[in-house]
Amino acid sequence: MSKRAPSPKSERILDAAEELFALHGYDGVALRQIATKAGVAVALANYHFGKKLDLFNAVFQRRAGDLNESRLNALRECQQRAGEKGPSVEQIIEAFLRPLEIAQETGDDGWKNYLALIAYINNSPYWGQKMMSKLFDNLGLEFIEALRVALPGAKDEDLFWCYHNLSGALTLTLAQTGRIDKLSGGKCRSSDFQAAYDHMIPFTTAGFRQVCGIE
Amino acid sequence: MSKRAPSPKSERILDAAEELFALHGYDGVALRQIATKAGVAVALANYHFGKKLDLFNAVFQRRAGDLNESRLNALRECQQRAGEKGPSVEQIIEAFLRPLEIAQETGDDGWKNYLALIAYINNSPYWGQKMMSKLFDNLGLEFIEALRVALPGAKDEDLFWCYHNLSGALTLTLAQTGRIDKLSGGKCRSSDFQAAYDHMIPFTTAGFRQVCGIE
DNA sequence: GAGTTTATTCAACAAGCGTTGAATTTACAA
DNA sequence: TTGTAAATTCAACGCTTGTTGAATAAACTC
Repeated sequence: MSKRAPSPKSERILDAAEELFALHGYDGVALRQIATKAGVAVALANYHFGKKLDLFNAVFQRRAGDLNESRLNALRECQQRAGEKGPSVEQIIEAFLRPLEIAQETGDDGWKNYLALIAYINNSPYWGQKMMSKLFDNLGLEFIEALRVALPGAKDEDLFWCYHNLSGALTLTLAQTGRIDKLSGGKCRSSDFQAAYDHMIPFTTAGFRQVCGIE
Repeated sequence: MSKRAPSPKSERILDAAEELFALHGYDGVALRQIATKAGVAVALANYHFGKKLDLFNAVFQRRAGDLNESRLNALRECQQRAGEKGPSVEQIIEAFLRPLEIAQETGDDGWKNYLALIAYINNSPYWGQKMMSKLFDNLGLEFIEALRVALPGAKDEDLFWCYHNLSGALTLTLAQTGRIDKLSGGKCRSSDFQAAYDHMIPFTTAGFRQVCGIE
């Protein structure tokens, strides 16, 4: 019954799985690859996490709470700062995106790999509904509510489609495909999250204002 | 040496592969599933297309030419219509997106599945660079050049990041994940490409103008 | 209609897969 | 230090995978 610190090896398994799942997807990774990368025996993944699908879920869950919390906190803080008029569109989107820069700030690749995995799941017709909705829809709806306040008179349909566009731009950024590096001839880098958000925030803010703003 | 009409069965294999690859990704689909869905023997896929990876490429290539051509034609036409001043940002983005509505107009699911597959590839760190760049970077650069004319004085870096945001919004739309259906409580439908583009065009146009416009 | 090429199926292979139970090592308690 | 439970490895299982060569069917040529 004694609470023992979890073995570091189980964390190494999660790290390896996170990286490989993000790169090749669920079916593109064998448990043996994960075990090899983590430096453990194959059976250990089963011992700690159960079936392969359970391991996939464990990787997904590990950082989900922290991520949701930090984004929600950012929203609450900017709402508090804004007072009774409520924050502007730009401030809301800033709160939506900036917490994701932890992936850059922390330095290690753990968060980067995790966010790439989120992008993989979010863009997948198979996993998208199944996994993302339960955990991220509440967050999305809260932000949409805040945006509705900032854009009085906006139609529901317009708000959702704008959120969809924001979500898509974000997803491709998180996926870290490196395509923009080649396309731009090195002028832009997929790994530069800060530059991505510095452009994404005014871009999407203008989009919301155009589509949902009252003339 | 006689040119013979390709067997309809090889087309059925491509159709089945297209649908399954789009839904589960390359590694998530077994050749036996494809063969079963196409109603043929397993070995027939190898006979017609070679290895599994060759089949994947064949699916990718089948419609790529038509897709590129129709989008490039749309750009040329709108440039011709606009005269020497060149088309507006909105007209360029319209030419970039509207040809994709063929997926809706043609009615059958072939194009829809193909575009979902494009979304899967484009969002994948593994496949993205490998497959998309060779075939779609030229198209992207042509549109960016047109946008540069419509946005005089815009910085290269800004243009590429805006294109990235447009590309992300488009990718998530093509992926057809169904998340917006649930999130919006049925007010929006992933399958409604026309509604998606009706919102995406003004949204991204405003984004380009905001980020790349001269004040 | 015999002969030849193309299309398709059948049967089987070697390799890799996820998973499991037993054996072994490690960590902790008394 | 002995005993016990957790952590880890080992060895193996049944199954599925992509791929292939031989066998059969269909289509076409002359």
